[in-house]
Order: sequence, then structure tokens, then C-alpha cells
Amino acid sequence: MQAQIMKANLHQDPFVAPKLISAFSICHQMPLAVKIFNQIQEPNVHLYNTLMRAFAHNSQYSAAFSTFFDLQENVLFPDNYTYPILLKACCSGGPSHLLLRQVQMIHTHIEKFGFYSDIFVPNSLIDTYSKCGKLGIVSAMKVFDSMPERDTVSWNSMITGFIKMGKLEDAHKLFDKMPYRDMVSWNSMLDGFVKAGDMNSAFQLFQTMPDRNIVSWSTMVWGYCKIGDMDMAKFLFEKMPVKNLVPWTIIISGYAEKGCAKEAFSLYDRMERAGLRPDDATLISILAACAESGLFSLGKKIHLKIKRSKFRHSIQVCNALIDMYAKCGDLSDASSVFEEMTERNVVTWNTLLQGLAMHGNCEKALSFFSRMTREGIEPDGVTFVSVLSSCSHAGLVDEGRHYFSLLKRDYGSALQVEHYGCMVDLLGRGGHLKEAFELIKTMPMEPNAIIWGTLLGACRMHSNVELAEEVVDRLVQLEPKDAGSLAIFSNIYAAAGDWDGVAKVRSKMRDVYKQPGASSIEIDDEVHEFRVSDTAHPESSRIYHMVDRLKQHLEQVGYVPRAHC
DNA sequence: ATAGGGTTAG
Repeated sequence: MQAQIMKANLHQDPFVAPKLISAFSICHQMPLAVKIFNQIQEPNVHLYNTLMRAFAHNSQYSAAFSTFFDLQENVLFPDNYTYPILLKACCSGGPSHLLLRQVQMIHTHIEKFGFYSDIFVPNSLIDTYSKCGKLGIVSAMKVFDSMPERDTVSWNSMITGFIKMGKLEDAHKLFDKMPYRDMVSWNSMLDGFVKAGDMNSAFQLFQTMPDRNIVSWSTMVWGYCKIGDMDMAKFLFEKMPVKNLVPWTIIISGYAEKGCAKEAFSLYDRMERAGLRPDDATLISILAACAESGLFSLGKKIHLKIKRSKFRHSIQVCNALIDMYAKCGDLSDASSVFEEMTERNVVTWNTLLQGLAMHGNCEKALSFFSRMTREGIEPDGVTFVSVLSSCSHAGLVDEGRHYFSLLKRDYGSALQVEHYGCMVDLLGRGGHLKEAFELIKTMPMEPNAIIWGTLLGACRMHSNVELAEEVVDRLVQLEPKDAGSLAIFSNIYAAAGDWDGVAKVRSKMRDVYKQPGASSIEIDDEVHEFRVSDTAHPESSRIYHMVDRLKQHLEQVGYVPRAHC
């Protein structure tokens, strides 16, 4: 109705069309936005920019680009707004491996048209370049250096770019050099320390800052949650003067990730009593934390809340639900969430597929994959990781080879290191060590530590000491600090009865601390965590008694344990 | 330009 009234004014008032286009863009109604645009006989640069921004907002980056070319064909010149919008469009929805090249192309355009002098343009170039990985940050720095004048935004963009890349020292250098620091500069630096896990430096900076806002406080709370110091996180959370959904989300997810159901739930109630309604990010964060720690009870309660809210229609929220159920081992509820969804994306399919694969339902996973292709869903790299690892767990070597060649033939652009990892695992487990080794040699990318580690695991399984030695050499080059691979290696020597070899490896391992793995289970709202040789649990002796009984039973039915040291 | 967000092999 309102739209009709506005349409009537379309040609009288030049501000109606941009408003309509933006409105349709927010509601993801791009065809309608395009229709409005086409009704204007002589669109000006402003209107082109509006349409481009609308496409960018809807992740239609190629449409944004062709709008840009249309603009030039109509003998119009891009203005200072055009390029930042175009740069933003590249980041939203464009393929990430082409991002750098796109940005370079736009950069060339900018230099040709000479809009470089407006500080807004190079600032967004810096920002976009720093999203393009290592090469991008170099170009960003070049732009930064070539600027005749810089404002605080230029400095801040450069600093956040370095922090995103994990280059804390470079960021710090710029931070020290900049003539004026605002809230964003301080907060970015704080974020840098937090991301590096250095909470001591972060706290120091937090205290030195001339001023602190809600972002600074939230960053601190988040940092302490990440290192598991919930006391400190809670202390700062209670102390912060103003709270919004973000810190609430952080603290609730923090407790959920630690497995503290009671604390997480009482905080959730407090948040609602404070009059804050969770948004999709809150729900997704909490569900992800539940999935991580296996906090089924809280996840289920969140599901009940979602069922009664508008978020039951959100694809992302439902994906998080499926993942939570799958990771907690409840595949039937995971499937029902999937079936009840009216709209799905690849991630939805991948999440359930991965859940099926993870719990060893290989046949179900493979038939789910064929249902996926039947329903015309384009599988991506993640899909194939699940498919291949399913084959690997079920020992289906031929099927694995088949899917791998399918991947290479039809979805070559999705081929990743991970797939080689799956194939090496599959072939290695099946005893085809040589074939696995040859496959690694043909890889189009550099094999990483995971690849070699997988092959090493297979060498242990089949007691192949010679190949293992060769593999360990490469592994130590790639990850000299990794004790896990050395542990496997010493097991190989142990299995072969080579105790000198074991001693040699053990001495290498001495100064490398291995973070022990842990498993956890939730019973009656409480999470129980277990590590190797752990006697911390109050019912420890009964648990070990049960484990012994299971071992006996396994040995009765023919299980032979592998060598352990 | 700064805080929370879905799927990835051993």
C-alpha cells in the first residue's frame, strides 16, 4: 500500500526512487529494487550508487559490478561514493580467492580517474586490501604510505588490518606512531592482545586507556572467557557500567562452553529479566557453545525458546540447532529440525551430513549425500570432506576413490588440502601406504602437517617404520613444536620393538608439552570431563572398574590392543 | 575503523 503511494511519486520526487531501492534491498527484494531503477529514464550517479549498494547488501557482487559497468556505458563518471561501495560489494559474496584481484582492478580504476585525493576512497581501499590475506596487507600498506594526508580512520584501518593477520607487532608500531588515538584505536589494540591470548598485556592496556566504552569492556570479558578464566570474566561483566546484548551473549556462551549449565541458564534468565530479547547472534553463539561442550540441556531449552520466536525461520539459527543436536549425539532431533525447515542452504545440508558422518552412520551419510544431489543442491568443499571421511571410517576405499575423482572432475574449484587429508587417511587405513604417499606428491598445493600426520598415523597402524621415518622428517620441519606427531612416532618404534628408537623420540619430546585431550559428558545438568589417567572424578574407582570390565569383554571377542608406552 | 554469529581431515 505504502509502496504504491510511493510509486506514484516516483517521477515527481527524485528522492523517492533511492529510498524505495534501499527499502527493497533491506527486505531482500532485489527484483523489485531493479524494477524501480529501470523505471527511471535518466538515472544519475547517486541512483547507480544506491543500486550498487543494494546489490552489495544482498551479496550479489557480480550484479554490483555490472551496474558499475552500466554506469560507465551511460557516460557517467563514478564519484567518491562509487568505489567504496564497489569495494564493499567484493567482500560480500564474491569468491574469496578472487578478492585480491578484484580489489586490484578497482584500485587501477581509482588511479585512472583520480579520485584518490578524497581520503574516503583510499581509506576503504586499505580496509578492503587488509581482508585479502598476506599479499593484501602489503598493498594496503603501500596505499597507506602513498597517502598525502591521513586521518584517524586511515591509521585505524591499517592497525585492524595487521591485527586481523595476527601481526600484532606491526599494529603496535603504528599505534605508537599515530598522532592521535581515539576509542577505536585503543579498542583495536586491546582486541589484538586478546586475540593473541595475552590477557596480561590486554589488562594493562585496559587500565592505561584514557577512556573505556562498552566495546572495550566486552572485548575484555570475551578475552577472559576465551582463556577460560570465568571468574575474571564475570567480575568485569558485573563491573561494566552499561550492557547490551553483546556482553550478555559473550558471558552466557562463555559459561556454556565451560559446561556450566546452571550459571549459563541463570544468566540467560537475568538477561531476559533485564528486558533484553536475544537476537540471532545470541542464540547462535549459545548453541555453538553448547555444541562445543556437549551441554545438551541448555541447548534443548534454547530450542524451546526458538520454537516460540520468529527465529525458528532463520536458516542460520536452525543450522546451529542441527549442529548442537548432532554434536550432542541426538541425530534424530537434528534430523527433525532439518526436515521441519522450509528453506535450507548448503551449510544446512553439510551440518547434518557431517553429523551423520561423525557418528559413524556412513551408509546414512552417503545416502544423504545422494539425496542432496538428487534435490539439486550444489555440494561444496565441506560436503566432500564429510563424504570422504565417511568412506574412510567405513573402510570403503573404492567408494572413496570414486567420490574423489567426482570431486576433481565436476567440482575442481572446491578441491582443498582437506580432501587430500581424507584420501590419505582412507588409503592409509586401507593399507595402501604407497598410493597415499604418491598422492601427496601429486598435490597441487603444499602438503601441510595434517597431511603428513595422517600418513604417519597410517604408518603406525601398519607398522611401517621406514616410511614413518621419512614422514617424521618432513613433519618436524613443518611443526617442530608438535608433540602429538612425536608421540605417534614413538608408538611406531614401540610397536616394532625398537626401544632405542623410543628413547630417542622421547628425549625430543621432553620439552614439548602435549595438551592432553579430554572428553566430556553431561549427566543431570552437570558436565563431567575426563583425561588420560585422570582420577579426579569422585566416582573414579567405579569408572575404572567399568572400563576394566569393558576391556575384558573386548578381549574376549578378539580385540588386540596396540602398543602403548 | 572497534565487541558476540552456521559446516572442514589426524
